[in-house]
Amino acid sequence: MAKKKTIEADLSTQEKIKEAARKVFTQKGYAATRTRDIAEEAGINLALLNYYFRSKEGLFEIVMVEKLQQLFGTIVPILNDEGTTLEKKLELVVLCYIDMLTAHPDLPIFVLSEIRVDPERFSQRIQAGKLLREAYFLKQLKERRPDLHPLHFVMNLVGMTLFPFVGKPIFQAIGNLPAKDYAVLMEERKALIPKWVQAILKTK
Amino acid sequence: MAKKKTIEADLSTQEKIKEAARKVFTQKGYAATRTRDIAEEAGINLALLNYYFRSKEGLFEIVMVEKLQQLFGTIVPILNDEGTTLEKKLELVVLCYIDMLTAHPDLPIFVLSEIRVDPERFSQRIQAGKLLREAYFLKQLKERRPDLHPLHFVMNLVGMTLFPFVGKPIFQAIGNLPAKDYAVLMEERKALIPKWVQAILKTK
DNA sequence: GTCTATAACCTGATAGAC
DNA sequence: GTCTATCAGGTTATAGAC
Repeated sequence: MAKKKTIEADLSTQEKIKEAARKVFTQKGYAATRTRDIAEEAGINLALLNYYFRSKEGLFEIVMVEKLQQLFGTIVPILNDEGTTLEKKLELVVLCYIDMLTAHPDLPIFVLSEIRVDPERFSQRIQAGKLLREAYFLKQLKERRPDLHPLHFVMNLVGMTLFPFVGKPIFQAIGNLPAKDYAVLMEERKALIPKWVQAILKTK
Repeated sequence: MAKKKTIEADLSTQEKIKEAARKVFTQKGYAATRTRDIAEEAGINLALLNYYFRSKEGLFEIVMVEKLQQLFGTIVPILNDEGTTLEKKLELVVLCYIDMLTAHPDLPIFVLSEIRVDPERFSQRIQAGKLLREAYFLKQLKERRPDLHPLHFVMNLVGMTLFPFVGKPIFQAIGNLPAKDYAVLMEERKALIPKWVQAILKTK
């Protein structure tokens, strides 16, 4: 417990570097990150970073692919499951996201802000679009509420679930809450959001 | 109409630079922005930037203060108004935000990601926290639903309103929508979100 | 006020010893 | 595989002419 700040020592050097890169890139973003920061965080020399990974850009790509998978990969199978009800999907997605975001709070803002800085770079890689566009979930929404675009409900669900993490510093300041209490609110939302989304689905 | 890309020529040089800085900083973030980009966007020489504003950091501070004001300044008076009902406040906030965000879509992600990169830098300046913490709006929420932390409803309201702009590239990919159609959805949400939040307030 | 030229510094990447 | 030392290129900021 002496060093929580630096990377575990019992990993391969390559893995230490990748782990450090995950941490620094997601916290500061690509542009604000210096390869020296990553090397220091990994407890190794700067030259080693370029020995294992060709370049800063290359290392970033690897991390980014992981993060995109982390952010979208988990929910696609849930939303595409033809054997579950709409209600069940809501429960599962919220549960799954809140657990994941509690462990990795700045994952969404990292991904979203990198996309914003350089949209071209990821235009192809958001095939998550394709996967989700035909999701069974959307069919179920369309069936339940043919009068409104299903994207409205996706926005509501994702907004209510992700945004408290994206805006955490702001909300914490408004509520004047210590981190512990904030975590309690997130726990509460696991059960609340599905109910709220269902209430929204029923509004005329 | 010949040049929409560059800054209007009939502004003072100082204002041209500031306008260019607003545009480039908000789109690329502090770290990814080069002062050369701003100078070019402003149609002036790099040295002039340092003549009018001491440094990149200094220019950024000025822009950031403006943006914080733009993001929070508008809603604080609405939420603090003791003469309006909760329902009216919901309507006004949503209307106000969606109009503002339609004009400045990447305002929230800019502010949030800069805060994430360097939280210390803004810890003092988010006194918006103080202003909002005692907002009359929160009292009204607490009165309506004493069983739940008022922050839950703030998160829902803000999440449903802001997140569609923050996640625009993703949602657009999912829905395979051209920008025009996306704007239509945002228009629709002006009337929908207040109803939805009220439905949420009524869930037992 | 505005420009050109350049100083001073920082960052990514490599060469070469061990 | 890992390190130290250093290069090459780019970025901020300034000096000085006009």
